[in-house]
Amino acid sequence: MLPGREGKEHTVTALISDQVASLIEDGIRLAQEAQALPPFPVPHVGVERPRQTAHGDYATPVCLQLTEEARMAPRAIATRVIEYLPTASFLGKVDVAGPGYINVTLDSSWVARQTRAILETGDKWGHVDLGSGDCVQVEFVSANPTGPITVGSTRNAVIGDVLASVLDAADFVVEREYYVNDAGSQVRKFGESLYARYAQALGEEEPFPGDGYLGGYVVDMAAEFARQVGHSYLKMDRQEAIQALGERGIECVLGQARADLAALRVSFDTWFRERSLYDSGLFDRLLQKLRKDGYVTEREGAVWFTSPDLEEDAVLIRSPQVISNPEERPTYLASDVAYVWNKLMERGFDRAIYVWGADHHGDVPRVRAATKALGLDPDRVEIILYQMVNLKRGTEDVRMSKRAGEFVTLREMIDEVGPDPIRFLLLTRTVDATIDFDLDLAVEQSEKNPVYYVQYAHARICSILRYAAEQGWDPDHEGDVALLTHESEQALIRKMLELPEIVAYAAEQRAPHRLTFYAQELAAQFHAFYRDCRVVAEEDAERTRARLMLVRAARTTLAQVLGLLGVTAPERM
RNA sequence: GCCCCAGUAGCUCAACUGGAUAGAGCAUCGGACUUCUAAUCCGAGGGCUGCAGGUUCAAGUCCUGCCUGGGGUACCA
Repeated sequence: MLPGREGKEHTVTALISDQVASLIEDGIRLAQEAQALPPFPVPHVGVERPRQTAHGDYATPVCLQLTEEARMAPRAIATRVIEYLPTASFLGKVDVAGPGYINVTLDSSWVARQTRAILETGDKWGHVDLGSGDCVQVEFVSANPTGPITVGSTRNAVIGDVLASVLDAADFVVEREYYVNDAGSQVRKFGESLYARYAQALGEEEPFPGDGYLGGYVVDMAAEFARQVGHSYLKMDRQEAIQALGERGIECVLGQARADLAALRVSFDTWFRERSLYDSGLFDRLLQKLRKDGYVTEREGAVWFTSPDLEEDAVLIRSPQVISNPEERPTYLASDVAYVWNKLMERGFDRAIYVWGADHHGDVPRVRAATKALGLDPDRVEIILYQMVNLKRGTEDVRMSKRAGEFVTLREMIDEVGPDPIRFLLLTRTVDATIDFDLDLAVEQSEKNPVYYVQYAHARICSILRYAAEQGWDPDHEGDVALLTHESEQALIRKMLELPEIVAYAAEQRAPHRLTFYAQELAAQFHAFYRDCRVVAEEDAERTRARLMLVRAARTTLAQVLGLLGVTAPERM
């Protein structure tokens, strides 16, 4: 069942960037009412964060776009807008700059006060009201249940998990789902491979299938089964034994996957069985519906899906070979048709997000066309394609082939590297870029490894707070945040104030990698503060208390980002 | 052949979806620890954003065509 929407707490305020934008829209409107500007429709005001600090905290080029409608020079428009700009507590300096930008600087005493606001918001800090409680399912990993989770799926796991966390922080109701492909022919091959290894383990002459799974894990698993049940599968009907062993193997693989993913700090709300789409009769019902609506053609005994949205030929949905063998199932598009209906109609998600490796990109138009053919809005289906991971040791490639059984598993990576570097490093690229993951670098605790840079900042914060407590300061004592006027204090708070916008952007653009970049910037800003500002100072109790508040707020912010990333925030390093 | 992704500093990558002088880290060179963690900080050099056109006030970003690398090309998912 879907989690209730009403359970979601709304504890967040509007983004500052949105407030700035709406103030400027008001300014344009008021200037028009006072006839300082000619009438024209008030445009959408895009607010950006300037690259250079000299340009303030926010800027908008909106006046550059208005020259034609206003028949005025951009700088002149900007001057009028500023003249009629309403005031707001956070507003500091507002001025015209460059060719006609409006630059906005936050009021520094307001900025200082946000330190307290951040502390009061606590573990809700950074959360934004974007999803309005819409229900979204993120389906990810969904690796074939025929072998251990490998590196490619690891990137999938990290992207899906962090995206889900970010969406949750952005006020969506999120469900994490793992789709178990237990209905395809790969599963049968897996059963055949297990059967052969099982028989071999019991000393029988049993040929290994030509296209079977060669990995050593199949041998180990089969040997384990042989230990558990002896000869019982050999006494069964061969086909039944293959199927039973396949199912037993899947359970075994899934148990391992669950454990390995848990070690990566990834867990799922639902493990959905592909087979259930057929067992429930859903697929057959939908096939009838598609046929009735004219999306199905048949030739040479095969069933094809066809749609005007598909530029290519029709897509095979069920083949004659499949029909002649009841153990086989229709093609994967068939499953996709039933699955998307299950998600959007039977379970009622507002949106279904799929996280797929880029090698599946060819399926995107088909799934969208099928969604549309079912009468569903294809925009409710979103497919995130991520590029491949090249595993390296130093400069050397680690070559892999799953079928040949040569690969580095998630478990091996976790044992060697640990979940923190895996999660962080796999999120230091956009999903569109291939990643070289260097196992040697990942374990290296040096300045080349950004995960430790960020964690070190957190440990340093904790160290300061420990030291303060040792010196007799009450770490929870209130201070006068108005004293936080130093350039580095201000810069740190302003960086902390970016968090909600980063979360909003990462959620909206499905860009979880933004968080790792932000985490590094935040850590850098803290280190700069540490360099410039002594926190614990006997001779200046007021300032010490104010700075301790700032340090606590920085810890909150850093811990929030690391929490979203699923990376630990160590107290010591 | 066709489809998708990428091409930005020596290297690995960002760039808030069309805005100001394209930014970080690493590497290189030069500095900073009797001081709350030097896994840190400061400074310097480093660019025709693959090439050629186009769109407009404005292009790394959009359009067209090439070049290079990776992936896919449908009964494995």
